[in-house]
Amino acid sequence: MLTPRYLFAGDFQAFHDYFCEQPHLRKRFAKGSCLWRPGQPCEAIHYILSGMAMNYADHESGRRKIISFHGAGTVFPGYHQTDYRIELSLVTTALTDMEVLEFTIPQFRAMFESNTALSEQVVSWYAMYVNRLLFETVHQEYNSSLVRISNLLYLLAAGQPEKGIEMTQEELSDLLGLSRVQLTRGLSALRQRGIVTTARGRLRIKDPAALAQLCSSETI
Amino acid sequence: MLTPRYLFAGDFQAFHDYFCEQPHLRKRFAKGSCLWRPGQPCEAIHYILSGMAMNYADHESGRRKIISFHGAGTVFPGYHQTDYRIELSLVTTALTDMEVLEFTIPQFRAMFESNTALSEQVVSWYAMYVNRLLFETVHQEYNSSLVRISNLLYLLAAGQPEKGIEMTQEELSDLLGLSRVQLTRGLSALRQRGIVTTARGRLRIKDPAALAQLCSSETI
DNA sequence: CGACTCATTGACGTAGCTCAAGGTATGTGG
DNA sequence: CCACATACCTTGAGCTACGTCAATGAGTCG
Repeated sequence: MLTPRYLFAGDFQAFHDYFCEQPHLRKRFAKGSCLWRPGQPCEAIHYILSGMAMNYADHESGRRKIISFHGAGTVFPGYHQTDYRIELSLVTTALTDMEVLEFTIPQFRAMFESNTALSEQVVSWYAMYVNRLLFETVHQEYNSSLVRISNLLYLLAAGQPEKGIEMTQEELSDLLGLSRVQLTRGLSALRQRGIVTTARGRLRIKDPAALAQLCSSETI
Repeated sequence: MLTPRYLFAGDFQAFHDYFCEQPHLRKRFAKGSCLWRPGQPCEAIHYILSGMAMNYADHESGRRKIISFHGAGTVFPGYHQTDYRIELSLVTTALTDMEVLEFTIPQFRAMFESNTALSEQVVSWYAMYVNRLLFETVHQEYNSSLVRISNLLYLLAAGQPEKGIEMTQEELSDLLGLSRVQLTRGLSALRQRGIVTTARGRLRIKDPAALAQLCSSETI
């Protein structure tokens, strides 16, 4: 039974060699640059060879919503043909230097139509993405901030709590749609219970079992 | 430029005859029945011949979130292979009597893999669904309740304001994730400005231009 | 060492929730 | 056709979770 994910990586790894053989443009993006121009419809699809990108939207109120992270071995954005209004608000920036294979939509269509395994994987990717969005829309929105925070930390730790979570509190709050202050308050509560320790840009989960207790059942 | 939609209908109409020729089970669902058992992973995919279904989730707090409506000529749920935890919370019920063609996942896979136009349409459907979810996650969540209500009414009217919107206020509030009381307050404000009139189970938009003024730019 | 960015905590305001009470259409059985 | 029940809708009062603003501390880097 699959749980939502915020980081997409490796799900197109099986097509690595295939992608390399097909017509494409090899590209690099420097840390901090945008994978496509904000305010423009997205014209290209990237297979990520290395590095990490972040996908988010800035609301006119000044608040930022982070949707997902995309690492090596995945495709972003998802293949599709039509332009949606909301895409103009979305931004994808490189968190690190990146190497990618860039495909035009017609190039990707040719692959999609001739490679059945690829078309199946595109659909699986969409199902995964929908799942992450549904989790937030039908579930997280109705949880208290502490439960939301616990759910997120549990999912980010993803069964490896000893590794710690290397994100700033601002990123965590933007993933959750909470204010930074409210996130700090929640983390303080978790710290007092001995569940996590916090440091600059890093968070360690000391008591995964107690964290799981605070999560809602949809998360575990 | 496409805006989000809450009602899916007709997007697989072009495959009507094709679906009829392929192996399937013809089924009827009585008004009020569930298209699949709540709490069970979904095992079948339906092409809707007639009637209307509603897809929603009930949160443990007692609040209900309506995700979408699905009418004649569309496929629901989207074709996919893997089970996600969140699906167990989702319910799809028939709002009216329904006639459908039911496909098993292997049956649908066979069609998906042999019919390129169909696989393209499946991806388009997913892009549309993602768009509706993104609109809410990255945009509506940060709007005030009045803007959210205005956006929803604008999108539901979908360019035909004279037709009116035939939904109860409870359904509208469940689509928005607002309380029924808060929705009523928002509608009162719109009524006072002469933008809408309300009646039992129906809402008419008297001044579409003024409504559009209240909407956020992502909506129009 | 100075200038960042990141993290923490307190004070205060408010949007939207719950609870509660009442009003108004629609449907049903006598 | 009326009496009654059952939605559905409206409005007020009070509460609270979370947002904003502000001040301060604590790592990190050139």
